[in-house]
Amino acid sequence: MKIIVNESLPNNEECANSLKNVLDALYVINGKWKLAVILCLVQSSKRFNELQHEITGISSKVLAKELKDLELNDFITRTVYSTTPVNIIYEATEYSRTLKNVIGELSYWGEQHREKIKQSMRSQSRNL
Amino acid sequence: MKIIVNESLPNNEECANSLKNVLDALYVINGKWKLAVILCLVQSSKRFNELQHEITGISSKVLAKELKDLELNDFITRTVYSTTPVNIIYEATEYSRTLKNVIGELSYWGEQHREKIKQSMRSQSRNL
DNA sequence: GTAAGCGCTTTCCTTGAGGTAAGTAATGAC
DNA sequence: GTCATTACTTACCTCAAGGAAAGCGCTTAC
Repeated sequence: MKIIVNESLPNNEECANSLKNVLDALYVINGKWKLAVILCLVQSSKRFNELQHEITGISSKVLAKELKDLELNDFITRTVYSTTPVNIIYEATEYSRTLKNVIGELSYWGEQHREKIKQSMRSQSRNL
Repeated sequence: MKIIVNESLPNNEECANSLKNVLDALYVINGKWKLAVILCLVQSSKRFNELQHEITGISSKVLAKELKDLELNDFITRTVYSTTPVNIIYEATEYSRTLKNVIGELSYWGEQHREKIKQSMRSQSRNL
């Protein structure tokens, strides 16, 4: 008979591995703009200036850097159409859609958390 | 008859809200050490020095700051036992366990992503 | 008395993310 | 010729996260 102790408490090694995975994931999607760019391109493919207009506040330098980075990580593709003038289209890849669950969970938790913060601010102001 | 267009493509507003939630969530759990501290305390309650020994590389200054921050955000509690010498125990709260799904998804995706990166590095070296 | 342990704080420094603004090569419009 | 547009690049700056190392108040051990 196997006795399961601490079912919900992973051991040290599992935990360290999990942490490593989580930090890897965070490293990739981190930064002020990465997810904004991805979400924007998941909605529809766009050109550089279209992105810059839709993502308010991003500078061309930062956008260019983010796009390079996202292309390297296979989240988006950059296609040059040799029309005149040349047309450059950025598209979200299928791979970027694997983030769906991650984004879903983060969004859900973030919403709950904001509600909680609001609640605790309300109860604090009652105590003033 | 309702025609569902772009079932998997949220509209702009939904998308912006979702992004806001995600960024809120990321803001809270971000940084090099926060999740390490939480995971460490979820395994078992610990004292300051125990934490510093288990989380290799963290400095006392940073650990103190993270602990304060996590306490403010209700992820951990700090309890002072007035024994001699005084005993200070940090514990993970129930609320910190609401991160379970988030951490789970991030860990799962991070692992998949690392596998993918390894694969693509292997196929690159074959092409050299 | 001095050393060591605990739970931090303080000071100083480095690094990197990101912001601002200007520039640039290619093209087309007027 | 000059101006605008597109898709960037370059140079410079700021600011916050985090690292290194020392100190501090307290207590027990030798």
